[in-house]
Amino acid sequence: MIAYNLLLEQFKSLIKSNDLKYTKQRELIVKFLYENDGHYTPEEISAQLKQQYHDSNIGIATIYRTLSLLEDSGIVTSISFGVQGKKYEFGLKKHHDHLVCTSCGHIEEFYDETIEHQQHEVAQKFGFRMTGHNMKIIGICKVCQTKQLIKEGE
Amino acid sequence: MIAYNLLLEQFKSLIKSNDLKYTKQRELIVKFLYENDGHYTPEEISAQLKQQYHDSNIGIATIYRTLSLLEDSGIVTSISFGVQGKKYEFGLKKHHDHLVCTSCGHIEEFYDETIEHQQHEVAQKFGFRMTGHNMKIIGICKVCQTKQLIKEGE
DNA sequence: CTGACTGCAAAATCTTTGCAAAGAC
DNA sequence: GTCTTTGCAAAGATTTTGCAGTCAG
Repeated sequence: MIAYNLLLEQFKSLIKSNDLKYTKQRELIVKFLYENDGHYTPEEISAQLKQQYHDSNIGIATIYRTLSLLEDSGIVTSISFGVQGKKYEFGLKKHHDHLVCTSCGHIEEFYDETIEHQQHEVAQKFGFRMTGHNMKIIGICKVCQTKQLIKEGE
Repeated sequence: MIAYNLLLEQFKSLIKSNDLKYTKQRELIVKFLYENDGHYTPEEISAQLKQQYHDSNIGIATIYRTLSLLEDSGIVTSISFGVQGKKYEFGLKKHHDHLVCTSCGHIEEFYDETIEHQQHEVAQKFGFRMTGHNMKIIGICKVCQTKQLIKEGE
């Protein structure tokens, strides 16, 4: 995983090369996603930041604007949940896909070389210039399966 | 592909077994998706139905309620586009995944045995009870690639 | 200084809900 | 007749936008 000071460098040079400004808000959002491994909604990020830095007051619009900026540059990535919005995670780690538990919302990450390879094959077959993909395996996680068994046993 | 009269049977028995009612609106929505191969937003379905049957006046809420009903029963399936909503398609056909063109919005369907198999492997590896998956390959379709080349040549 | 960024609130988008009237069985 | 469904409009939820003030470079 990239070190935080290197990440900051990368972020700053991204900022400079696009005539953007380096602000406290933007840094805090990057930092939060860097330090907190996981998947968060904009609301969650906003709430966490409010809690951690209750002197600074980051508007929700800024969160959205910044996430969008960061996503364009690849620093964060998102998974979509339809009407239930998007969740964001730190993007500068090894590419992976997601297993999503419909019972508890838990998200597990995985990487499968065979699937990755096969996706390229498919894109090629259809003449698509593939720019990305997203894949979610939906199901019930181990923990929730166990819980259900316990409930049934009661 | 299932024949329309068989589909209607299946739909009616679904309706009965859940103490629901068989209505004109519901039939028209099922019929539309059956007859029109493709992927539609609720708005698009609403607009098309208004055009085809301008005597009947199906409210948008009914479209949403019906699609949701139909999705639960597997008669239709959806692909999500984040904030930009969902698109629905007739669901009683061979399972497949999607290639989505970000330039023109065109959706291509594909089925890849290797990927399907590998998804089960992954779920198993993580102890997930897999209930479904969704996968989109994002890219630029053949047609749009050609268009871009032409533009550049101008 | 200048132009980008921010917070706020208002707007926009997509979807759901409440309710009285209409319709299925 | 009873209970579900419908259409309408209003409400919700999430995200975006407009704007005046603030801040980075």
